[in-house]
Amino acid sequence: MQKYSKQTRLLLAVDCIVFGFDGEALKILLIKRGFQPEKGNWSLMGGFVQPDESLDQASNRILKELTGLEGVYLEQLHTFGDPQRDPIERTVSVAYFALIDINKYEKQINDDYHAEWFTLKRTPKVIFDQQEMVEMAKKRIRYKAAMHPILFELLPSKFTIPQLQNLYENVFNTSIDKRNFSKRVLATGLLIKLNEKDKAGSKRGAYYYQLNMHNYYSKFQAFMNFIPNPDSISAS
Amino acid sequence: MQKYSKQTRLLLAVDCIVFGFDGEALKILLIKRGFQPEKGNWSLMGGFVQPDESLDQASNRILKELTGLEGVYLEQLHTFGDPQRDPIERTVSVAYFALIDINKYEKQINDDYHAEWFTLKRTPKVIFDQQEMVEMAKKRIRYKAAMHPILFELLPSKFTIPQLQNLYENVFNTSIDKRNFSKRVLATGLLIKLNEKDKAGSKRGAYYYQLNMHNYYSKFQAFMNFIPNPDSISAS
DNA sequence: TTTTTAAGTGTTTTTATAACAATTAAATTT
DNA sequence: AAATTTAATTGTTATAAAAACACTTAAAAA
Repeated sequence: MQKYSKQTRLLLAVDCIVFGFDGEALKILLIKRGFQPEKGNWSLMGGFVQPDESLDQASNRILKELTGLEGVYLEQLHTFGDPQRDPIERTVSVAYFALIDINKYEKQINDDYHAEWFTLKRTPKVIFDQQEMVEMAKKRIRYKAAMHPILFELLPSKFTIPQLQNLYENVFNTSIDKRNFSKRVLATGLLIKLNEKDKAGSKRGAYYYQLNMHNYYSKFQAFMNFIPNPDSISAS
Repeated sequence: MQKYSKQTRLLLAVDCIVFGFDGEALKILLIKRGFQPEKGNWSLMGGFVQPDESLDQASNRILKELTGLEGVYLEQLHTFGDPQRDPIERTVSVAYFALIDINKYEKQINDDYHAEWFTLKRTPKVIFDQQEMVEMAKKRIRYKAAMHPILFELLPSKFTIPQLQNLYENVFNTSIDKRNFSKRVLATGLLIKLNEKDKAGSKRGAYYYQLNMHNYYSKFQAFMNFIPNPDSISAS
């Protein structure tokens, strides 16, 4: 037996929702689609899965081709398979989401590709069923961040506690008491204090911290769950 | 433009991990595969996605065709796309997991199809990468059940609190104080006490409860998280 | 009538979370 | 040089949730 005869084959694509945080708001990265249909319209990073690559390989390749990003946090989100989702031909799409340090990659992205960051509240229309993918990714990132330390992926390797708090407040659309926040985040043992200050945010300056990578991996599974009144934490 | 020319098409399948609970242990349902390759070996419920159906439709259809089950809890788990996962031809598989009331469907399954229940600790070898799917499904069910009331799907519509506790203790491989358990589970407002007892488990008998479906949906997103020392709660 | 078995229930202790305000470092202004 | 401004840093108290703990009760069986 060589093939499963009588079965219909179809196209398989990968779409990536790329999240970044600029200190002000959570953003996603969109590109202008380069081919028909919907050529020139805003789209997630996407492309077809090639015969010799796995889904993870495909998503990493596409992310690199379209943004120059490599080695970033990338996680499979959900697979979208409505028969009518692509008007040209049936295409099932495996959606991934990525979390990146927006500062590290911004220049590279803008120079080499026609990509742009949009705040989640002011996202333009995206093609096909991609709005649904974005909504699901937003839910997933909140859901996961409530228990796992994934949001550090959005910050530079050196960051301050006020920056971290600001990120959490943004993602969960809430405000957190800073005394309680720093107590809890320091209690995880995940942060190493550096003898260096970030002077950009204030006159006094705030100490930089970096992740204790050993504790990071060992504590990844159960980090903390300390969001008082989340806008919504819901399952994907 | 009619088609995406130059792209390779591939086969898309769906595999379902079906969980059941018999009061003793958590079990999964396997069938003897009916076609080559691996014909006659134990397999998850699987089949190819047809041209006119969505992934959810495909998984529901396959579950019904192979087990007679309909209208059960079914959730997309993860998509597996290693190029070599099927030796005959590249086939990407979207895995789903289902939670069913084992008593309700047992007879039907055994009579009509060659399906069999296996405890998670004594599962036979399954084909391809299905062991990986099962492992991921086990993790996911624990992860989700720690915060959402999905385990009720594994019980009959009338159940006792000792039965419920037994289920939680099984899924999380831990033991829970029965006073604390009943306090917390009753405090959710999800249970309605019936004027009827289950006499099977003890001389005294235990009161039956049923789900308050109104509260069930409204409380689904944040149920409780009360597993003292879970064997492991980890993200998929 | 006694025994056996599991169901059902309350209180105390401990821990975690939430609420709350004063002090400090460092630049800027006067 | 002193005063002002701004955000960072830090600790205690109050409240709520979780954990620990043991006796009573219903009903069948002996």
